[in-house]
Amino acid sequence: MPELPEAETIARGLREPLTGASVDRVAVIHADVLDLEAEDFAGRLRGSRFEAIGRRGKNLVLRLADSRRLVVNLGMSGRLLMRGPGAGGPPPTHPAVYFHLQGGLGSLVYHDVRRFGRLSLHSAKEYAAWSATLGPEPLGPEFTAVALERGLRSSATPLRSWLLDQRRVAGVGNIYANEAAFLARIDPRARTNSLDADAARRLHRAIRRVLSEAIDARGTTLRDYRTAQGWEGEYGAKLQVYGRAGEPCPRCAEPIVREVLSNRSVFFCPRCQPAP
DNA sequence: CTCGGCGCCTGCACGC
DNA sequence: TGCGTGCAGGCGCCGA
Ligand SMILES: [Zn+2]
Repeated sequence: MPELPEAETIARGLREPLTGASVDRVAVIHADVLDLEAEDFAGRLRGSRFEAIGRRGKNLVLRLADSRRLVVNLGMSGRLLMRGPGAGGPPPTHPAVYFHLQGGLGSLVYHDVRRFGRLSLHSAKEYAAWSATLGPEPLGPEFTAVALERGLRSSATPLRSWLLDQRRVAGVGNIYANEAAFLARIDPRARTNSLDADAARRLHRAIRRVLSEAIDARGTTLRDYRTAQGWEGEYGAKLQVYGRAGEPCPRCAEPIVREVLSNRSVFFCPRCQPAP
């Protein structure tokens, strides 16, 4: 799923209905998405108030009033859905955890068909230590073209693999890694230490641009992703290469190529993104 | 330490 | 219609 733009969209959608709400009761349907035993997890959250909603990379971060954090990694198919008090419509098909809220505010549902997602409860200290293992926020001030160039030079891995490494930059996944490489006109298979300063500058701009525009479109729904209100994202229509094997390149009309790199699809235009 | 391969789990699209 | 295959946003573990 869910990469940075999807996590950001979900955080924005949860802020209004969830901030200040307290947990009345937690119902665990699938304990395999938790880092604790179901009863322990439920007990630790009972009565807790959600004080702030944010994200780190592609992870949702729900800060509790006692400064603990509930960190949600959505895996491939995770959703965080707000269900209003008189929630109409059909019940969710694959709920994994319900957080029923006090005061008739409805519930927050963690929904996950494949259950690759994980919910972790961190103390303030544990959260800081975990956050420190992640790279800079690509839309934040620490992520500069110079820092990116330095990072690229320090590794011999293919660019697409480098971008998926959350310790390098936090929040880029396979869709936006492929899109950013296309916008920057770099072969996603190129070893990062072969890229020059100009390529690093183009990549820096491309990453920021594609993530910002995807946030504006409320993310990309391939199949499972939904906003906190259950809506689909609109960025899929704007994808240039991801999922478009065989279609003409939007720049030069050459057919887009799909290859497999580290067991995952990579999409590129062989003319606009020539092999190094 | 770095890197790539693989399993985790379910549903869907496609070809025969 | 039914069945087999391939594919999907991520990530942690393992061995080279
Ligand atoms: Zn092209």
